[in-house]
Amino acid sequence: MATMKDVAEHAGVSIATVSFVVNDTKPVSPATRERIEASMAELGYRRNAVARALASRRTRILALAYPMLERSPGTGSVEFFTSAAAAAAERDYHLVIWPVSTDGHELTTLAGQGLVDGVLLMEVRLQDERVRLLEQAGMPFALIGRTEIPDAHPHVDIDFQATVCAAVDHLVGLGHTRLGLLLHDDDGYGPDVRTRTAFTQMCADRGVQSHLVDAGEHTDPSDLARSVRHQSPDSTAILALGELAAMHLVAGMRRIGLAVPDHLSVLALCATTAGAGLCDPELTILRSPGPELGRLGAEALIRSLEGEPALPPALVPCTFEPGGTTAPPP
Amino acid sequence: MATMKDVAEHAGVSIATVSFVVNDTKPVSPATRERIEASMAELGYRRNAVARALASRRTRILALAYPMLERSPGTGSVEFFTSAAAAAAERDYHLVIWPVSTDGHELTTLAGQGLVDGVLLMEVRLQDERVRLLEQAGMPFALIGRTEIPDAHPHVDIDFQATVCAAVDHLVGLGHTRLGLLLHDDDGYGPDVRTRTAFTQMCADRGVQSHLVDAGEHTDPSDLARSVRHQSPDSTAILALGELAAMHLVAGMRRIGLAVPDHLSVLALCATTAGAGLCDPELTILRSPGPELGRLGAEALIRSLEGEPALPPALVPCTFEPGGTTAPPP
DNA sequence: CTGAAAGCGCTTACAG
DNA sequence: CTGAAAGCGCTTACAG
Repeated sequence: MATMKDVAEHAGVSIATVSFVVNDTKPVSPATRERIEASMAELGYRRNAVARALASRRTRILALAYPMLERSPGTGSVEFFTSAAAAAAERDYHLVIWPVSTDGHELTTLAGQGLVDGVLLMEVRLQDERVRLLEQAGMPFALIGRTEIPDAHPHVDIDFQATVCAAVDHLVGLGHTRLGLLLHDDDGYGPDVRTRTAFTQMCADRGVQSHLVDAGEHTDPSDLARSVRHQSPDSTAILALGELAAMHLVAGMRRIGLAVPDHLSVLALCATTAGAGLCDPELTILRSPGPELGRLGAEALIRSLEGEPALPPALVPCTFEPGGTTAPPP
Repeated sequence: MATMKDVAEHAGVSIATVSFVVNDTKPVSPATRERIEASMAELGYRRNAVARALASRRTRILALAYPMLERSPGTGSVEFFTSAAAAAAERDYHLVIWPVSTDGHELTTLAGQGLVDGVLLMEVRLQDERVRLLEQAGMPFALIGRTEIPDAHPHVDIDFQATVCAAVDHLVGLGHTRLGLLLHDDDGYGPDVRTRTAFTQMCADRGVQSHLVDAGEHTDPSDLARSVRHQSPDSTAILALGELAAMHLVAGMRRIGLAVPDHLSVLALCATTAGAGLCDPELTILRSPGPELGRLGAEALIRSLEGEPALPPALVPCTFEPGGTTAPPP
């Protein structure tokens, strides 16, 4: 592998000058630049990212810390990964995905090694141990999601308020007056908490009845469906967070002999088009803004690394996509 | 951040000796080892992975090249990621996931930068451009999957022969004598080709009728179901590759007024338990050996990097898991 | 616009 | 068992 020294010798210049043209960091006369570029091409020079990182004290690598064991990445996460990686590449950064566990013990190990310049943290909880660890390690980071104290850190998140608003308005528009929200009983998970708050408030605003339904730990769809009917027999429509919960409910309803949307409308918040299509009938969803979040998250992190003025924290709403699981109430 | 030099001074030894205890690479007397360890603890020393990589010419980072844009990682891939990462960690390697496009143009850029010691390639095609690029770049790699010439590279793969065998035997055991295999018409994708070959052969062996069914480009489940019935009206059971195709078929059958498994049995090859549970009724599957493949793939790559004798290429079969989508023929 | 040189924080023969 | 020193391939003040 040709090094910068090889190129410098071949072109008859110093390695400093080669560095200047490789990184475009200082003006170089057209003539010598051309000579250097020719030498690089001839020798097949590729810059060594490790040496560069050591000398510049920046790796230009961003880590996306993904809690692999908990929630498995659906198609939504993939859109997110892809767009975050693309946004990073535009700024000459690499994005790698780190499979980490939720307690963040790998985070400290990895943060200490100097392998990455910054971390993008997903699936943030209201009180997140990993945030504390990263702060303590002095590692720059940005959040996809928010902690209890949103403005303490650069972040982007789904606009749950607007998302729930669109969902409730759709159902109210169909004539529903008694809505249920199906959630896991998890006080620490931001999306759950924010959806719940927005739901209760929106229903009050619109003058419709709201009911919180606990999804429990049902692995069998029928059990889930029965539990939902039992907890909230009056609701004519149920909102669920994510396509999985919604699909389980739809499957369970059918198994206990009730049809969706004839007996009950079901709507999935923060879902994906691909996921919706797997359901039968196709789910009515509010689509997650994965691509926007990925791009904005990467951008927020890079700006803080580059010392550029921070963007205001972005809240992006989900987009309504009609499907076959919502209809007027029976 | 404390450096090795700081530790050496603090402990009153040379940095070489510190390096020996950090890496456990040469014998050090208990007394000085203790002194050094105490200094490291007191100064909060963390080794700098970048400097180590430059000096040793090894980053101890493995990249899992995942073609993000094509197939989105399902729960099967997650198991795979997790176990590959764990296997790498046991050998003191890091595993990062690189989102790459299928043509592999990022691969060359990244391989040239010296950021990783080796690459784990997923979703390998029979003729894979990326394999050629990695060879050309002199980058060590292992394949999850196989090319046309399997033994040219270290690899692990699903044992499609054994998997199809188990599937066919299950269906034949239920009394089916006319089986269909639902596939996309993709000549280059290894799993498709190998499944097809194994299927045709197995059916001949067992003396049952086999039929290849083209999945086409149907986005609507009903269209897919109609197409399947039209292409192979006699088949009483259909094998599909992956849970998605199977779920679409099951949903489509219901929409056109035919029940699974009453009118048609459906079985998903290379699927996951989690995916199977989303279907209604729950899919009968042959579960992908994700964890084993991840572990074996990482191990194969590391062995080749360490110059250890290679393991024989491993073929791991899927595991049968009964569900509600297969039953005796009508 | 260009170069000489120090330095990034380690590893690794080599010598003792 | 331990140390002095070269070197990994770059970047970056500094000087000209």
